[in-house]
Amino acid sequence: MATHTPESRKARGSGADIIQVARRAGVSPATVSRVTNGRSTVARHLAKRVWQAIEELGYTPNPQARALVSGRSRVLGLLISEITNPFFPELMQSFEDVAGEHDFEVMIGSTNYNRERARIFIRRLVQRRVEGVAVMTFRAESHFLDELIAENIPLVTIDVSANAARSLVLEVDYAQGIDEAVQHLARLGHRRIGFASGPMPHLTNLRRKDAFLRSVKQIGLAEQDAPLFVGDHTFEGGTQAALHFLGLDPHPTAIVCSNDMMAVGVLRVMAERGIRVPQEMSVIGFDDIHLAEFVNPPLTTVRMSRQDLARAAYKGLEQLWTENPAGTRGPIRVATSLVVRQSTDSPGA
Amino acid sequence: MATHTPESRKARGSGADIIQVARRAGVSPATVSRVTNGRSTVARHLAKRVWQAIEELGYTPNPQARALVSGRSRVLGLLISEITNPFFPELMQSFEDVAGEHDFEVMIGSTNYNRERARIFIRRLVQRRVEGVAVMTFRAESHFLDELIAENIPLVTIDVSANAARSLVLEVDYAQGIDEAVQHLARLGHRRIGFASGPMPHLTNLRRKDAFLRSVKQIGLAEQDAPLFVGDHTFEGGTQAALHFLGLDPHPTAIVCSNDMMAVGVLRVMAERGIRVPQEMSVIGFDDIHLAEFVNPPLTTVRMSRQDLARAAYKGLEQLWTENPAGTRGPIRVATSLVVRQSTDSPGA
DNA sequence: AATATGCGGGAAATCGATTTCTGACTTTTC
DNA sequence: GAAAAGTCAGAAATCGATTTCCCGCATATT
Repeated sequence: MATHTPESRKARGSGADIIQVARRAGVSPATVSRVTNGRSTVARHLAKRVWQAIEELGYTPNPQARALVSGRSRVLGLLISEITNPFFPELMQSFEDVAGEHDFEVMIGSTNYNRERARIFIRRLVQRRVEGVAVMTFRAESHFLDELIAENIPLVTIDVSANAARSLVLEVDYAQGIDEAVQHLARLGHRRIGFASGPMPHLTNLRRKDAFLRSVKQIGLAEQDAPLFVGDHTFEGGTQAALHFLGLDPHPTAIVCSNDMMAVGVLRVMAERGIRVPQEMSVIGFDDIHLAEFVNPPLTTVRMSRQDLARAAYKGLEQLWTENPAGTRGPIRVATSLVVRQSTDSPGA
Repeated sequence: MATHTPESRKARGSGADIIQVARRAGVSPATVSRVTNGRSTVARHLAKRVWQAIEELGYTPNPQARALVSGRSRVLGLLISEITNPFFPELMQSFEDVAGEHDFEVMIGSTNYNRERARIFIRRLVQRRVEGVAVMTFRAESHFLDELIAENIPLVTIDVSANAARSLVLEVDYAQGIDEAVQHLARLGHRRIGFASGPMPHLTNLRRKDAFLRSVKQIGLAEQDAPLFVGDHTFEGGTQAALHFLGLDPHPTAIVCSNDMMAVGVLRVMAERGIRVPQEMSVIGFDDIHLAEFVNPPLTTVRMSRQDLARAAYKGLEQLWTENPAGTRGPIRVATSLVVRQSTDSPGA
């Protein structure tokens, strides 16, 4: 319950307003506005005087006033699952960069898989009048979004549709990267490959798993040579998966994981058991988080570019704004691709 | 250069304004404002009618209008060094949580040690009229901040003073945690302890190093038994430090690092050389990033609580707002403490 | 040459709140 | 019981932009 002193209002620095600029340039405020927004044309010599006055006074338009009259806050929302998964901070930064290029600010909220946190954050988004929200949570809990939908706020999601008029789904091409991963393993000579999946209600995990199954079939593996384990996308989930696969007889010579954190868990178990990676066991992750480079050995993984994802999300919002009715509302695709590091090699190398 | 359709303005959902609320409650807008802000007293039965109208219409005050007239944007800035260091996302979330409790939004920018990025971000902060900025960069480049200082925006920094009227320094008590770390090692029997420092122009690293030197002196180590290496706070810096210390004869039996990323680099070198941690080499980090739990072995490290730091930063801004002239402008301290995991043991255990 | 058209720029309305001013009414005070 | 003081709520000013409306002047049209 902080309260400011009333003086704080006028204590601000240079803060020139549009009227002062207009006076200095010898024009009306309307003309200054026309110049800064470049909508309507203004005579050369007047525009020049206006720019000069702006320069001299260090004027920047008050965004609150601007937002008030235009009805556009120039603020976007970004919803992520958990800040401790390094994938998200990187995505966050990319999204802020794209948004910033277009003069938007971003409100960021991480749900931490906590319903109440999400609710509170979404309430804040609505109150701040955001112009659009990128829901980057890989989770199907669209009832989270009901309040946003009710307010008719444009919504971009991953994999799973928000089922609302002003919304749009980004389609991540998991198959592409996972195909590369499986073929990479096949080329190295692996004939028994485990897949450590994330939790199944997530549509994204279903997609990743299906892509894996299709790939192994394509290289001619029998079903029992491509065992699955369903974990929970965390480090611990990875350790459980590793223990499960090691318990099989014969056990797989390679493990593909549904995300990097699980892969790191797998690496840990191997290290504890004295099983050398990649000589005795190959491991592949998914996401290419920063950490993937720093574990031992550096992780071969499927990269989903955060820049691409962030740009795609922004582009999606743009499409929703222009509301292109007949428009090119084609799906927006995000590519994935394999990054080979040192956690994969031929079995028994 | 996105442009919206003009329709987007009225396309918004329920959006009731204060006049509609006033009408419905049969009072004037001024009274509604008085009720929502609770400044002045309003007769019981009127207030009740107002709240009911607010409820029924789903009214939330337009923050832009509110900001415009009050001169307060209710937005704060948070400047961090690099988003890929997991310490910062966690700090970020904590700061957003504290800010959110007080109805502030947070604009986040990471410099990535890039002057131009920082400049652009700070420009955005000024343009958005933030009411205060937390500079959590551990870096002494205060000329970054000149624009903020010129605008007289309240500033909270870590370790290094911004040298401005409306600013305040958080003092992290490095000595406390590092003392614990060194004494922990001494108790385990280590008599030769290396310190891998971060780059020296950073005041924070100077502080950490000094704390280390004081601690080892206190447990009675000679100078040559507490060798230093100056790296750069990254994974690679850690690998360099490790190689340096291993090259000494005799080499230290324990390495204390100025941050966790360096410690992870040290662990990597040990793993590659087949030197077992903690049996043959003890390693201690600093920060307690999320990752510290997941490396092999889990890292003993000095924890600086992000919650504490975030709360301290917010509290600092609060102090600057109230501008307590004679006030309790005492330093705001942030504690550190040792978290013992599995990367430390007796030498030769 | 007379009228129609276009265009640039100023005056004023507007966005949605907060806050100051003011007047009606109630409560205290001597 | 009359004057002074205190409450409470409405009317109106205000914040700082954008945008609509309109007028005057220059150019195009017949």
